[in-house]
Amino acid sequence: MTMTNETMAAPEGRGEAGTGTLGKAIAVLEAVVTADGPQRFTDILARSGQPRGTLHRLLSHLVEEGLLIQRRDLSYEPGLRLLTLAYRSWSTNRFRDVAEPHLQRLHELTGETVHLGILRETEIVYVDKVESRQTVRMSSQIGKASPAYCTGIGKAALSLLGQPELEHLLARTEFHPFTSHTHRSAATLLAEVEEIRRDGHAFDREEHEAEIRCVAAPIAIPGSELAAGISVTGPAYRVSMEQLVAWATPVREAARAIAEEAAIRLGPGRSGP
Amino acid sequence: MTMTNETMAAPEGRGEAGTGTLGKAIAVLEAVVTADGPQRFTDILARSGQPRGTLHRLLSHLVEEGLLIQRRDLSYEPGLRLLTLAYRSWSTNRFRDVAEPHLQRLHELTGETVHLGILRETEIVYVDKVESRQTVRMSSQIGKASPAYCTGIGKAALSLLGQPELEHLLARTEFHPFTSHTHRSAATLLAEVEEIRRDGHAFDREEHEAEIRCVAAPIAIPGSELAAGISVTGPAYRVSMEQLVAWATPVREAARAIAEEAAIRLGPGRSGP
DNA sequence: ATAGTAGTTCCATTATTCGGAACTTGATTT
DNA sequence: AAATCAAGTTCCGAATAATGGAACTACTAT
Repeated sequence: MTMTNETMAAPEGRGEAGTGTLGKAIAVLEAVVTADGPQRFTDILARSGQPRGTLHRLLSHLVEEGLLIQRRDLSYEPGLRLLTLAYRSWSTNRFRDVAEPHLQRLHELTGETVHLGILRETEIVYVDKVESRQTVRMSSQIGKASPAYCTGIGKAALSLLGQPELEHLLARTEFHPFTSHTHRSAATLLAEVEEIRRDGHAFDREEHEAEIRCVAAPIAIPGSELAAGISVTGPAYRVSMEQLVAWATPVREAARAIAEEAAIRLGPGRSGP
Repeated sequence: MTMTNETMAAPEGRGEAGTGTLGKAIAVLEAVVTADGPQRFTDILARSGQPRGTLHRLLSHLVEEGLLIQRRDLSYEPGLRLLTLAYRSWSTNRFRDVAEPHLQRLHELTGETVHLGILRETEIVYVDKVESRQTVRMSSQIGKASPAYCTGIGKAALSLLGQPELEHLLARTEFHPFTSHTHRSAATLLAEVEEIRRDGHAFDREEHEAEIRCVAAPIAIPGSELAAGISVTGPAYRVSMEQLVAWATPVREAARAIAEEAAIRLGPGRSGP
């Protein structure tokens, strides 16, 4: 259903163009990075909808920049440059740095996994994590993007937006029914956001993954326009809704503490209010 | 010493141009991402050496693409798009996937930290890691780049290159004296690479960081031109050189096993040999 | 008021990109 | 062995987007 479109060879293979030349290049990069394995020229041609000549040039530029690697069988894979750039940007992120000890503390209190996430478009991106046990994949999850409308941090972050912004964003959201508890439309979600605004915290009642629950609280990142949030997540068999309700207060307090500390350490750009 | 250059406003502020338009954009992106904190327009102007008009357009394109974020005080920070792209490229990396259980096994055998790294230009990039204990920063290190000439994996990977390639690469390497054991020039390193080729393993004798040692073995990634390696690392007070020598065999064997399994699972692009 | 600094916009020029079509290269079929 | 097909690469005139010096605006400090 993602690309069963036919006949019309309109420039719609997938990724929406973007800002001129750079936009095209990044769209092609994303097409390769998003795919499962190495992609041959023809695969990318189909996924990106670019004309042959253009695509060929874009790919060779991306390879020259180290953003892609070309294998011996001519197929393309993500290059290492991306990983290095991301590492640098992650390790110098001051907001994450401010939040870290608070996440740690929440983890010690609850014994469950704690996340820090930031809203980007209709998704929330996980930026840090303190795990309950060394779960199989280390470091996994960081950089992962999940839909905002069905995750605790996502809904908490949405509650920070102004109503017009929020509605515009939900209009662009596709409501995929992950579980039987997942919101089916903007209507019910909008009602819940009202509650979240009032309570100062949000729950994920197995909306994204069955058997997984969380409590989250929003954080407005000082100095940016960004909406973020933190959450405590656990498996349903171990963490009851009552337990989550009890944890809501410490989660809210941690969020407030992070916002406060961030306001001081990275807050007012140069001038005051 | 990084930018005390004067008078001549030559296009040399820092990052070397790159491939046309995309190259410039990525160079600017890197300038921001590499910096410590948020960068104001003027800071980037100095670091990138681009003309004002050009830089301004480049930056706004990068912001539109989500690769940079502009704060309220107008300064620029790395955006979240980079993290998401890197996460996708990391989590679908088949070579890492093949190597992972072998790293785990090496960790169980030695009790020390195990790394997987890939050579990129004159640096090795850490792609996976199994830690001895939950060291402060989680997931840290992944995506980090260290000089090849003074790290175990780096030197192991170098030993896979042909002599002309190796020499060309070392010509571009700057030999920074991190510790008293760090190679000071290509000459001594070339001699050591000979040994590494013969032995099949490399040591880091506190060459990058004082009090840190490791044994490493090289892996040629099948299907790519890439040179990689794995290592076991530990603090000098706990891990003697004798201990490292004893671990050399299992490390070499793990490397061989990874190479073999990789050759089957991601090896011959489409045709045979 | 005045000078200075930081960021933004303008626009004629120029260099890049664009993309259809022709051209290799290598495998598969008749 | 010739013919067909598929995949990737190269070409080049036309179109477009990038270029960058200079003028402009908004603040701040003097």
